[in-house]
Amino acid sequence: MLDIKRIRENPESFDAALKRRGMAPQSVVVLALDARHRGWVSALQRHQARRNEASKAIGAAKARGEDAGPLMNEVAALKDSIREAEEEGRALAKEIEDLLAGLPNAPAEDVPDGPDAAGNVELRRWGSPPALAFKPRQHFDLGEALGLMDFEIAAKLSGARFVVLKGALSRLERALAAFMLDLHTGTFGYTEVSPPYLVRSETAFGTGNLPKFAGDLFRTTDFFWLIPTAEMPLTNLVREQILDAAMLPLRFTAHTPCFRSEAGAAGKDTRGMIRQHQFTKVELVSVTTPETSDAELECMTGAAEEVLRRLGLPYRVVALCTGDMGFAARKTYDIEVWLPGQAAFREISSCSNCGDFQARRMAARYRDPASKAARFVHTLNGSGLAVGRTLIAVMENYQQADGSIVVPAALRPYLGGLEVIAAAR
RNA sequence: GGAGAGAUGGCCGAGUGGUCGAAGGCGGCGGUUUGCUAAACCGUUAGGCGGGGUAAACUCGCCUCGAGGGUUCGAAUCCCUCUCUCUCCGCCA
Repeated sequence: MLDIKRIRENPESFDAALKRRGMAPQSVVVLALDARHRGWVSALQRHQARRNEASKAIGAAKARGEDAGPLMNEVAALKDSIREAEEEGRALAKEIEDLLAGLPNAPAEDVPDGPDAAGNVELRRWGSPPALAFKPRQHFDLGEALGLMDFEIAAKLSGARFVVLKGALSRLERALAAFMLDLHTGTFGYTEVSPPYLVRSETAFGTGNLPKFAGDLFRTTDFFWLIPTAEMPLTNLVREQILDAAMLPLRFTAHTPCFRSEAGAAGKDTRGMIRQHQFTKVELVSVTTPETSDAELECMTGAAEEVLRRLGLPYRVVALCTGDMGFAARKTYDIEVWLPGQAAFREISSCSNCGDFQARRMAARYRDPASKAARFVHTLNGSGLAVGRTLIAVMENYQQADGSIVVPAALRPYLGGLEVIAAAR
């Protein structure tokens, strides 16, 4: 949610930010509504001040046993004006709120401009694709050949975009998650959290998924939302609070299932595990002061990268351009892992600084020791990493000519020392 | 599923029609005392919106005691609806 005060003070930069997102200017509309709203509010306050004053006088007069009749009539007459100003003011406030709730965060200044993913800027690469003396296969071919990845039975159970893993692949998935959690909690100062997977609308609003992106989410019959990412519960851990500045930064990590309806992704990545209705992810969330959030984003991205380094998976880091960034983000780095089977880099993590955009929606603040004022915190989130996609990356990068998969050294302790995943017999 | 209780400031917790944005405590902040720390004592301390003022200090008005509506000249306090939380019983991983 953007700050109406800042829009009022600087409508040009508000419109400029929208333009960078490829959207039409809105300041004229917003400010017109705002002016009408403030007109009603000030009228309301005038009437209320008079009512309060007169009511006190009535109390005083009655206490002295005097006649308060004329004053009482005057206050009674004010009621209609008060009611009208309240109704008009509230209607306009809601209109403004609804409008602002649907507008995306303003991009940070150093975010490259661009219409879509083509405008993203590669920042760095790590590692090099494995030298394979054979034509690399895609993960679904490998998995099915191993007899450990079954899309057909998954379709019978649940339909398209689901998978059943078995045996060593299932264990590999669990190992990856445990490895990631251990790294983030042990090395990077994150606190492991086991959050709810069903949340209320207010929670989904807080992170910016509602009201605009309800179509991407699954919902239960009694109106819980299934989390599309642990960002949702983890970020909302600080909602409606005034935090002690000394507690910051707060760093949370969680391994959770994620549920996405992928409503707008018909026809994309229809084969395999790349795009599923359900997958698991180890999420990173930081809550910081405004002064430290930029540095925190670098730190968080570094933590996600470290997972890939330790697994020996080649990747690149990309700065998303204005046209490719998510709704709540002011700056985002995507980490893309190399998939030999596709001969392409594919997104495996997305790390974003949301500034105070989510904090405003959640009413999450901290007490600034210098000014003693309650200020909105900054929130960041990143995948550290998407477990399903990491599993794919391990399979494709560590595949051998016979279709078996070498287990990266870092994971072997989590797999009881297993070195190679071979066909189940 | 059945029965009951409750929602007040950063936290705990008083407050059943007027001077209550709200006692008291905790916590925080400032100070006194102290060789230092602790303790004690004194003072201070809600958020939001809008106006004045130099973006500061300061100051004025309005709103907010879960949300919405009602009664009343006047509501934290009375009435209605909703939401949420908790306790007990039942069932259950």
